[in-house]
Amino acid sequence: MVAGPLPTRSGPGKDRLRLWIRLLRASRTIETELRERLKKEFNTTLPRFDVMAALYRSPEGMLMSDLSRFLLVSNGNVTGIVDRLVSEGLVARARRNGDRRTSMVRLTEEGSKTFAVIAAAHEGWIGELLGTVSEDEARRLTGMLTSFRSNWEGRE
Amino acid sequence: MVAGPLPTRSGPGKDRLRLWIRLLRASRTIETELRERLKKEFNTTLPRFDVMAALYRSPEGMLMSDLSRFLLVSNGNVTGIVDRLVSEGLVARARRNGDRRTSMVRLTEEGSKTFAVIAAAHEGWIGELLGTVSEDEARRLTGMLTSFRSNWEGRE
DNA sequence: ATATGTTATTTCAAGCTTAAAGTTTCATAT
DNA sequence: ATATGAAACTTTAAGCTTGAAATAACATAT
Repeated sequence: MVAGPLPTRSGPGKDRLRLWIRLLRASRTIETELRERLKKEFNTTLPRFDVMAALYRSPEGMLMSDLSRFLLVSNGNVTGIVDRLVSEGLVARARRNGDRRTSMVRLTEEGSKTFAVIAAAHEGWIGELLGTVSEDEARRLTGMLTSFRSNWEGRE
Repeated sequence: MVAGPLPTRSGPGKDRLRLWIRLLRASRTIETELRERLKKEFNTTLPRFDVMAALYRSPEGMLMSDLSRFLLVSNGNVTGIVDRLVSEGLVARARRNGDRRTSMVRLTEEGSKTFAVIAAAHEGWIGELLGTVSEDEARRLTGMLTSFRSNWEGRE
């Protein structure tokens, strides 16, 4: 789903529109490839990988709302993905003493081991898929996107 | 769904991994905003907008497989979205004389008018959302992403 | 203590998405 | 003409995604 209207027209907003379309097509292309490999090699999905990646960074655990905010997806969405990870034994919900509305979500021992393996492959894939971008260019691109991001956060 | 594992680690693939995470976060952020506005202002969705945008570029119509290839999504996916657009009167399937397996999909008169209005708003939104990226920077970023894209297409 | 509002999470309905299987039509070789 | 395979599309099952409604627990003001 990456069309963008009238990319060949000219006008004031032309360059930004074109940038948006490229951005979207690039990320969709890579995402599709990653999804296929995760499925084929590890029988998992991109959303599950993303949740595990977030939890791997926080051994102490994360609240559902932390996950949702960090991953830029809705609350209800995270519930379903975590449910499936729990049923696979990769993630656990731990009730907290203080606030009984919340629960700390964290990787299980098995989840942590499993993720480490997948993450190593994932990093290799990214290196391969973005191989045509030089490391230097990657840094410059990242810089531009980062400044966009921080400006964005300032406004919203 | 935009985590990315261990973005703070260092190593050979570090810069490309970081780039990928930024790319994904940027496109998800913009996508979310566009989706909300399309829903609120025009009561439509991003996938429907994308299909209409593709058809708007081809007044003669497109095959389902053209749409699917152009939008980088699966065949079955397009079927459902076009079904809904047809039921809304914005798109029509026209049986062809030659090949009875295929049908040309095109915007109806109403679909074309409707899209023109939405597309104008959409272009304004992009200009606003990417407002912090200068036109010059936008061109450079686009160039880098384009070269990635064409290299990619060479391999797959 | 009780009411009122807020926060964290889940549930729900609708729609999007994919991969795989199924259908129909076309193309080609015998 | 008939079989065999390929192509275009749809259907299906499972999972992802959102926004909105529902639930439960907490916080605050009376």
